[in-house]
This record gives sequence, C-alpha cells and structure tokens, in this order.
Amino acid sequence: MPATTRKGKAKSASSGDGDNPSETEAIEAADDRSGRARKPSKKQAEINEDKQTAVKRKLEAMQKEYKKLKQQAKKLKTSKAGSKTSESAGNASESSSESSSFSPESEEEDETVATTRKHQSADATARLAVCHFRVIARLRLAVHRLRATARLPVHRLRVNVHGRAVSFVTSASWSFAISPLLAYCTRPLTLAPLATTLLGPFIIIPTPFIPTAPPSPLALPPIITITRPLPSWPLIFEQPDHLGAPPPALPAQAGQPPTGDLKDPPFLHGRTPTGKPKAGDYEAHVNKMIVRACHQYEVLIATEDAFPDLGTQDGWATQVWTDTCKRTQVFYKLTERVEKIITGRDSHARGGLRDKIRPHIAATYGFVTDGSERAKGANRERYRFLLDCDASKPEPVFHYKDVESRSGFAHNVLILRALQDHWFADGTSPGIKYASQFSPIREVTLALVFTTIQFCLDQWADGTFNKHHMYTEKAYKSQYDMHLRHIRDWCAMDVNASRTVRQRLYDRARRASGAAPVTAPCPGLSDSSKERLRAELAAQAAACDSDAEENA
DNA sequence: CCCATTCGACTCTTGCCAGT
DNA sequence: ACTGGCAAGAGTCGAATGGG
Repeated sequence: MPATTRKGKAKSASSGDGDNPSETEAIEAADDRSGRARKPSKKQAEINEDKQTAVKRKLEAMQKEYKKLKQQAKKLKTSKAGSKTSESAGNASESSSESSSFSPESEEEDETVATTRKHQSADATARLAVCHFRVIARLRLAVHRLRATARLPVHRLRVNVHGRAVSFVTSASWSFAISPLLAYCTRPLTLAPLATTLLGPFIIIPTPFIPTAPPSPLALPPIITITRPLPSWPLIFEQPDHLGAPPPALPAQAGQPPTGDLKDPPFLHGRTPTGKPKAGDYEAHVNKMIVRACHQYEVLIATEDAFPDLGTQDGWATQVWTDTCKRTQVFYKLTERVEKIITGRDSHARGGLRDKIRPHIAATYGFVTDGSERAKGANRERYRFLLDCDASKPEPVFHYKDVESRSGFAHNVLILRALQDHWFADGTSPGIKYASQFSPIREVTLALVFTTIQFCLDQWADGTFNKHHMYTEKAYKSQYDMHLRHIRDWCAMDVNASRTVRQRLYDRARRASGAAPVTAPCPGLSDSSKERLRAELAAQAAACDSDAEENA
C-alpha cells in the first residue's frame, strides 16, 4: 500500500510494522503528547470536574422538582377520583393491581397509569385500558432490555400490533411517545402478536408521532403511523424468489413473516467480521438479499428523495429490508451492520448518474477542451450563461431544450439521455423493473438529473475541466432543493399537462430501452354489448325453464 | 475566560480493481 | 461491460491545548 496521508490511518499503518523501534517510540511519545489518548492538564481536569459536578447538581435539582410536581399531580388526581362512580373506581383498582405485577420503576409507572386512566371515561374504554396497560408493561420491559443491551438512552422501536407494524420513539418520558399509539387503539391490544425490534439509535424528529389520519372512535383505526414520509410502496416486484439455498434452520421461518423476535442474519462461516461492513460478510443467500435491498434503496434515492436525511434513510432501509425478506420468504432482523451497508449506497446512486452524464457535457453545451486562454474564457462565459449566474435570482437554463430562447422546460437532449443511460439501459434496468416508481418520471428524478448536470457544469466553472470538484451532499443538497422547487412550480402550473409530459418522457425512455410497452388493461364488454347479451342470457334461461317443464 | 489552533477519529465520495 | 468491494483522499467534528 502506498504511504497514506490519511491522518487516522497513518498511525496504525506505521505502528503496524514494529521493526523500527525508534519510529515506534516516537509514535508512542506522540500518543502521549497529543490526541484522544493524551491526558488533560491539571487545570483542564479541574475545569472538567467542575463542569461535571455542576451538571450533576443541576440534574439532581431537576429530579427533585419533578418528584414534587408528580406528587402534586397525584394528590389532584386522587381528589378527582373520589367524585367518580364506584364502577370506574373498580376498574381503576383493577388496573392498579395489574401495575403492581409489572412495575420495576415506579416513576415511569405513574406516567403509565396516568396515560391508562385517560382511557377510563367509559365502560368499554376502561376494559381497553387494562389491556393497554399489559401491552405497555410488556413494551416497557422490552425497551428496558434493549436499552440495557445497546446502552443507548433513546431508541426508535417498531412494534407489531395486531399484525401491523407501528413505529414510535421511546424517550426519557416514553409514555408520551406511546400515548398517541394508545389513543388510536379502540380495541383491546393482545399480547400474543406483540413483538419489539430495535431499529437503531434515536434520530431527532421534529414532529413526534403525528397520526396520519384523524382517529375514529367507532371504526377499527388505522394504527400504522410512521414518523417519516415513506415512499409510495409497494414497489412492483416479480414473483417471490429464493436467493440461494437458505440454511437448514430457516425453512421453519419461511412462508409467514414470523411474529416473534427475528434472528440476526448469519455471518459467513459463523465468524463475526471486522472492519467496514459489506455484503460479503454474510452467508451467500443473505449477501444476495443485501444486494437486492441496496438496489431498491438506490431506486428510492432516484425517485423519492435524492438527498434523504438520516431518519428517512433509516426508514427506507427498514422498508427495503422488510420487502426483500417478504419477497425471498426468509426473515432476518435488520441489524445495524446491514443497515449501514444499505444506506451507504446513496452516494454511489448519485455518482453513477454523474458518471453517465459527465461524458456528454462538453459536446452538449459546447465547452472547448483545447486548454487555450481563449477557450477558457469562452467556457467560463458559457458556464455563467447556463447557470444564469449574473441574475440576482439565478434560474439555470441548462435543462431547456433550447437554452438560448429558454423553451422546452426539462427537455434538453441530455435529460433524456441521462434517463436512458442510467435507468433505462435495457429491459432489466431499474426504470423497467420498478416501473411504478418511474412512470411518469417523477419530479424528484428530474431534480436529481438537473442537480447532477449542474455538478458536471460546475466542474467547468473556471473554464477548464476540474476533476477535483466533488459531488458532495453538503454542496449540492441546496441546489437539489432549488431544482425540485422549480420543477414543482412548473408542474403546478398545469398538473395534467405536466404529468402527460413526464409520462411521455417515461414512454420514450422505456421505448429506447427495448422493453415491451406497458399493455393497457384488457377492456371489458361495451355497455351496448352488455345490454344485448343480458337480454340474450335471459331469453336462454327462459327457454331452459320451458324445456324443463315440458320434460316433466 | 475566550478564541484560534492542532490533532485524531470519523464520514463521505471517488476511483480503481477483481470477479462475473 | 457491469457490479460490488476496497482503500485513498478530502472534509468534518469534537476535544485538548495554549496564548492573549
């Protein structure tokens, strides 16, 4: 390996040879002097200690305050409960007897009881509350165990309730997170189908657990609530298939999604790998599942959000993994390692498009590559024109069919070429395989193409091709948002017309791929034919009846 | 005490290479 | 030719340090 300048690696690489004592000593000495291993100075240690004690004291004070407030709330509640009917009091006592059997932490228990009591205003809801309480207790136990294992303070959990997945956040005041879930459950929750899965560390979500539909008190409620917008699932897939031979233990799992805790995907030769996670760390069939999940994930990058935030990435990884498991009928837990492999594909997805577009930039936009000063100047001018750099509110023109007259929005020859090369190369390409995600071409897909073209143009910003300019998320997310905004504005002008235009774009790209055209659903009989045949059928039936009578 | 600097760990993106 | 994996290199972040 060539000598690396990477700071983190330099140390381990050098210390690894070990045949040069002076070098090793120097490194050790350097370790003592600097870096995370170095000890803080006396003064700094004192400062740190002071800070820690201050925080501790603050925390203690807050806890005391919290206890006080809770006691006050309890008093208030008991005084109110006295005025209620004996029946509801009975129910309350039933639930409190339940609480005693499940209660490892009394503070959280009070919150839970409070949450539960909210549901006791009527007979039916009182019974419901008891059931909820059992579920809460079970959930809390699960959360407690997960926290103990992972040693993380907060988690996002997926709960399988009545066979439906519900995602929610557990925080310090975790009953706050679960109460909306309970508010949506108007029938008793049973313990049997309940399973909790650790999805990963908590990610800050601005609007915690907002139900997507208003609650209906009578009908069975939709309790699926996801904290992030999800893609328009399901993606279209072919018949479920089996990827390699599953291990002998798995056939028992196959067929139905198991309701209990899922197993971790098995590592290759049963050995826990080290280093960067990769699909090859796992057994062959898991390897293929991961690769397929990665492909689906890349489709989401192209069609749902080209620069998803962490929460979205997390949700997508869960979705594609679940989908892959369902499709292969082999069910494994989505471990953090697998999730990392899947979500690590986003820059690859964008980079692939960039690599398809880049070779066409100079020819399409007329950049001169001879390296002369005159060419540089012309290129710079061209670049500024295409990006509309001189305007106070730049509106890039590179995507117009005719950039000079600014006509033909999103119809530049490069747009269709990018679509064809990247997603519609042949009949097995993503654009054909996941047609529902691409037909019509989505605003997001167009925005990604626009952004990628802009990146390729930016490489010509100083007049010559700059290969060191990078397509980073940080630099181009804002550009992507701008393009998406412009495209949405364009679509909003005439929803139907723009949809037709985008549909035509898809049809052209599909046709170019050589894939069979989408067949329209077989038309049924026309109304007039139906009327004629109905009369004919009635006549035939009447004839049958008269025949039967004659025979009798 | 504040702020600039330094440094190591870590993340992200890219280019290359091996396998298919 | 394409795909997946690896490693290099650039960038970022947070903690420690030291000078004013």
